[in-house]
Amino acid sequence: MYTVKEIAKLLDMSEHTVRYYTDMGLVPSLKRDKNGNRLFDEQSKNWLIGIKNLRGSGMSIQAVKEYVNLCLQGESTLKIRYEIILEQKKKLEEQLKEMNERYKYIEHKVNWYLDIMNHRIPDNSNPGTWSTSGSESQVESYASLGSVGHEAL
Amino acid sequence: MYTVKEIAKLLDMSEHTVRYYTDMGLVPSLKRDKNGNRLFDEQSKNWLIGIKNLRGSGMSIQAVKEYVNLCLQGESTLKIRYEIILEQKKKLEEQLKEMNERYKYIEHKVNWYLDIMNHRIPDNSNPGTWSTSGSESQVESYASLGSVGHEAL
DNA sequence: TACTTGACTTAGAGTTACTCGAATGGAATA
DNA sequence: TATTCCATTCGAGTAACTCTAAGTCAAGTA
Repeated sequence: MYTVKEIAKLLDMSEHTVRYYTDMGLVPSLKRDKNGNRLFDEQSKNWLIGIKNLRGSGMSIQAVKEYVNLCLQGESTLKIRYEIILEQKKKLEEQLKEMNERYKYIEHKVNWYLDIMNHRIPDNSNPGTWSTSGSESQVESYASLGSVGHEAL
Repeated sequence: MYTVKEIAKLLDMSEHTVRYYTDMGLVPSLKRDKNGNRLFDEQSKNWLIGIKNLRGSGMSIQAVKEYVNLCLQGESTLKIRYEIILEQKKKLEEQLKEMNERYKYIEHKVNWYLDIMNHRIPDNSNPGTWSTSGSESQVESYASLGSVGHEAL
């Protein structure tokens, strides 16, 4: 049995959020002690883990709640729940793809700064080199080196 | 030169968001036509791409704004900007790690549903098998198959 | 020429998911 | 008993959209 504080620390989320989720009815197995304090057993912990993962993959609170309710309705909802999870998997794959794009962008930036600070490539690093969507180094070289002035930006 | 609608489509963001970002002053190079309509040139497009990537890696609007302002101040701010970007890279790496965890969780779920629906493993799939933090299949087998009843959840 | 359509504008309200703070109250310790 | 420590609820605040209303402007059509 965990208190709010303990479960929050264990699952690395804020106590506020834990209370919020329980208040939203996302943890059907939640228990209380005689003073009304929330108590999480293994089941409640597992619900919270699931909620955290579904939220983190982009599901809204409302959607999570609906999923939880489907779970409580038993095996008649298996197929629809499977489809929900499958859909979520697809979204997650999409997000991972975007994340990787972002990572490449940031990596590119880091290298750009390193080059500049080492006095290599002091300005025009051939505009249009960044991926398919145009180079931000074009902007950067302009913005950061101020060769033209702020008005023209 | 792109209109709001065009740039929004091109960068896959809502027109609302594009306007919101420009209103927040995140695109210093923004132009307007004689009627006050926003016009995005390559520079503005590149700013937007940068903003999108920084936001997507967890930077707040305010933080992005501060970064943009640092850019406009020229090369005297190179070092601090480099540190900001480096910090953002670290955050992204953290996010990617979490994403992968989530993906494993969802994959596990998908397989769990497939197993159940194929009438393999109809109920107790050995509680405690999910990663280090306990098995949600424990909850699921309980919740979805309703062998005990909803009250006990 | 008048009318309609459509894309754009601003201002402001609404939404989601937290996030915080104040007021309250039981339980353990000095 | 007083203080401290948790935990509680409730309501307000915040960030980042998201949407709606009301209005402007230019182009196309009857």
